[in-house]
Amino acid sequence: MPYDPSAFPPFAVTVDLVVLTVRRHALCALAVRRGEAPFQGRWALPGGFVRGDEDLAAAAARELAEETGLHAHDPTGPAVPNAAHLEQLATYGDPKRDPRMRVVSVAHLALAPDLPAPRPGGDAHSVRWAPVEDLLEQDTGHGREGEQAAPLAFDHARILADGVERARSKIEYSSLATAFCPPEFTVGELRRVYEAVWGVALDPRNFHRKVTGTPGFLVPTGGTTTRQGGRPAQLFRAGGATLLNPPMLRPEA
Amino acid sequence: MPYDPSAFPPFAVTVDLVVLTVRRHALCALAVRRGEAPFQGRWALPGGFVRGDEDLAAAAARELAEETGLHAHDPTGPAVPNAAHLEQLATYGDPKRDPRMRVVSVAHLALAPDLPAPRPGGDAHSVRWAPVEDLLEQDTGHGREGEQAAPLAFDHARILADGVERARSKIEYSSLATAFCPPEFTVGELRRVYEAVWGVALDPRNFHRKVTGTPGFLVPTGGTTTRQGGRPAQLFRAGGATLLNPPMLRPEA
DNA sequence: CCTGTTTATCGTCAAGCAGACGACTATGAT
DNA sequence: ATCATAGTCGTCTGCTTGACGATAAACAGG
Repeated sequence: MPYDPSAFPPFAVTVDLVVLTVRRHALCALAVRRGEAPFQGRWALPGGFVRGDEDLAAAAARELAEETGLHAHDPTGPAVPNAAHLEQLATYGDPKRDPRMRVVSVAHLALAPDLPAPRPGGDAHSVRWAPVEDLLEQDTGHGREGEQAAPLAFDHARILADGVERARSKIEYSSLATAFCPPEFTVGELRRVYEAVWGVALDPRNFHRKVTGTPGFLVPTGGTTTRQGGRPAQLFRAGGATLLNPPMLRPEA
Repeated sequence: MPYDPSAFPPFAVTVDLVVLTVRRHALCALAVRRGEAPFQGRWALPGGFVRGDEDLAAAAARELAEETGLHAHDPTGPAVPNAAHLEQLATYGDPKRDPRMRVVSVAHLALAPDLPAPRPGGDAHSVRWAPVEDLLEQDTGHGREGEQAAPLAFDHARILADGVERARSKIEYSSLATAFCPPEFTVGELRRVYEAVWGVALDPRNFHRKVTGTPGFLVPTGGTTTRQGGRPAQLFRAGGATLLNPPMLRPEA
């Protein structure tokens, strides 16, 4: 193929973000309301154009910071308090996905601990955390009354679904579930993360045995807390291990 | 963020292909020799520009067909004899990855059975199957004498490494290893695929128990073959199951 | 024909892990 | 004091795996 970089169709390249967190026992995603056409007034995933001299990961980290104030967790940089996990998800390039022109979007997945408030970014448009269940339950007819039923703009429902599926499978074999937790957390809080992301109930005793028995997954900090009620629970930090072997098993039912 | 699609930096979007197969007990990738600058004369992954009205997956399938004659396996279409598995791998967009201009490449991963000959496509440039070990062993000083030691063009070594890692992990929990096999194959041939991709030796008896005991993985065709020498082996086709649960375990050593 | 070699296939056994679930502990609420 | 809640430790059973012995069915060479 004659490789002539000056003769190519014009593309716009954007990053879109699937930012997930666990709030009140539910897996939630960040959604922004669109101010302009197309899809004006509809909810969409946060995102924006990649700048001319910017790496894809840098663009995603910039958008994440603009929308949430969160910093991407960078293994080479210093540890920051409000660090979120950020990784590339997939790229969406259907010629008709944006009615205005050819836009290729490199979607990224971010996992963040529950934040005090979904702080709007520098722009004044409205931003909210919405349960992914609500954002994805469209045109199925069994939505709860009063719920907003308008589907997400563009192909963002598909992107969100892919991101959620990535998160669901990735916490099986990695320690990424800790990215949903504050710096110090209890075994029970971690279990509730798994339960919210997978949408299942887990046995507290087997879960405790599993996570405390996996070397490098959790390191005790020595402290305890009673913020969940009941008997005080040990506090842990995320250990250095990133891969869980053997993995956490998701109940099949 | 004011979303103005008419004001965006110009990008070129390409697809690059990591096409893997197993030849003579080694995991091999398709490489093409570059005819023009930059990196003239160096080996690179096959790829090309995405056309203006073309989906990313369609562009990848087109490039695959041009380079190898293979058709992408499409679940919705009819079964074709020489069908390869094709999936999106990741997107690479470092501003300096192509010295000429800003190029974002959506890499795809293809898994193909061993082909009779690495048929050059419509273009006359040279194409070959090369062991990934040779393509990736650069500047480490311990390459075998006489081996081509020039690293792959652009960031293709990184893309190839990512593709190989994807393939290595994906055959753990999916039935994708059958994509490396002809339509009918024996348990031993499938085992040699795992051994080549993982670079380990597997116990034939435990492997046989595992794959024949996983429902939906393999279906016997009734025939037998002695093409591997020794006692005749049963022939199988790939079953409908795509996910292996529990997964194949890769020896840790 | 007999024997060794190669590959396939079946079986056995012990260790490890997961699911089910009983029991006990330490807090706050009534 | 009693109850409710959540955390933590154990036990038992069944399944899966890894190690490995044994047998089967082909071919090659004497």
